[in-house]
Amino acid sequence: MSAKARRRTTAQLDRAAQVCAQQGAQLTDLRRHVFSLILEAGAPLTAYQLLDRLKLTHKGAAPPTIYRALDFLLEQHLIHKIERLNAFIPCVEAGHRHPAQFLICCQCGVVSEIENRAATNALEHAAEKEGFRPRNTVVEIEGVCAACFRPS
Amino acid sequence: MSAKARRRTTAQLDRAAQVCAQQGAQLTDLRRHVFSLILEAGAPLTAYQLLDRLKLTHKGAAPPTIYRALDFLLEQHLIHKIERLNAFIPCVEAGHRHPAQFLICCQCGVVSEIENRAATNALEHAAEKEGFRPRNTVVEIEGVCAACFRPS
DNA sequence: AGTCGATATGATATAATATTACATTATGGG
DNA sequence: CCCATAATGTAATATTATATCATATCGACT
Ligand SMILES: [Zn+2]
Ligand SMILES: [Zn+2]
Ligand SMILES: [Zn+2]
Ligand SMILES: [Zn+2]
Repeated sequence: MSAKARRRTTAQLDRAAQVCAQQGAQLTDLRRHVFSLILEAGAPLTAYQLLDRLKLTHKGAAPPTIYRALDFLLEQHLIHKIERLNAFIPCVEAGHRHPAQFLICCQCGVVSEIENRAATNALEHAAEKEGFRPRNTVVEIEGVCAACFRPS
Repeated sequence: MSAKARRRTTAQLDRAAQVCAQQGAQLTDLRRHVFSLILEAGAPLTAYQLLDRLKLTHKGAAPPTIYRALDFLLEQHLIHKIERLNAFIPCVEAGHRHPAQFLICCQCGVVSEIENRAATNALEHAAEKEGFRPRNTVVEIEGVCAACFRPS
C-alpha cells in the first residue's frame, strides 16, 4: 500500500468518525478496523473474506462480529452492499444516504459507484407511474469497464 | 386456485414449451412442474420454498434438482431472480431477454415487473458516460405498492 | 437391435452466506 | 458505586448454493 493510499484511508477513517459522532454513534476500534479493510481492498469483499482478514489480527472474530460491523457501517452510510455479489464496498460519498448506481466489471471485478441524477429521476418516475412509492432502489449494472474494454 | 387462473397458467406453460422448443431446449416434466409452482405462487419464492413444494409430489427432490430447473428457466428467460430476496418470479414477457425493473412492496411482498424504456435508456447513458459497456442490469426498487398505500 | 454421445436426473456431500440466542464486558450518567 | 445501555464474545444453527459422481433417457447412426 502506497503512502498516498494510506493517507487517503486515514482521511476517510477520520471523516467516518466525524460522521458517526454527528449521529451519536461511535466508530469503535473494531468497526474502524473492518471499515479500513473495506477501504483498502480496491474491490468488493464478502463478509467471510473480511472475516478471514479480521482474524489475522483479531483472534476470536466470528461471523456475528463481522455482520454486526457491516450492519453498523451500512446504517451509517459508510459502505454499500452489492446484492449480486454479496459483497461490500466503501461509499464514495460517505456518511449520507443517497441514490446510487453501481457499475460491476465482470472482467476485472472492480465496482464503481456513480450517482446519475437523470437515471435516478427516470427510475423514480417509472415507479410513480405505477402508483409505487420507492424507498430504496438498487441499481447494479454488470458489464465491461472502460479499462477492460479494448477494441479488437 | 380459480378456473380462470388455472387456464392462465396452462396457457403460460404452453407458451413456455413453444419458447423452449424454438431454442432447441426441452421443457421437461420436472422443469414444467417447477415453472408452474412459480407461476401459481403470486409472490416470489426462494429455491428452498420451491423445493419444499416440489417434494410434496416429487419424492427425492434435492437442492440440485431445484437449482438446475431454476438455471434452465433463467436461461430460457421464463423467470427472473430477485437478488435482494434470493427469490424467483415468472417473467411477464416470457421467452425473450429484455431489460426490466422490479417493484418490490415491503408491505405485501408482491413484486411487479415493469419495462420502462426511459429508465432503461437513462441507465444505459449513465453507464456509457463512464465508458462502461453494460451487459446485464438489475433494477430493484423497494417501497410501497399502490394497493398498500393508504393516505392517512 | 446395438453403440454412442449428449442431455437430464438422482443422490450425497459440502461450501458459502447469514442469523439467533445468550453470556460477558465496556461505557457513561446519576 | 449502581444502573442502563451499547458493544462484543461465543456457540450453535439456519439459509442459500454448488461440487461430484452415478444413473437414466433418448435420438442418431450403423
Ligand atoms: Zn454511496
Ligand atoms: Zn474492468
Ligand atoms: Zn421479464
Ligand atoms: Zn403492497
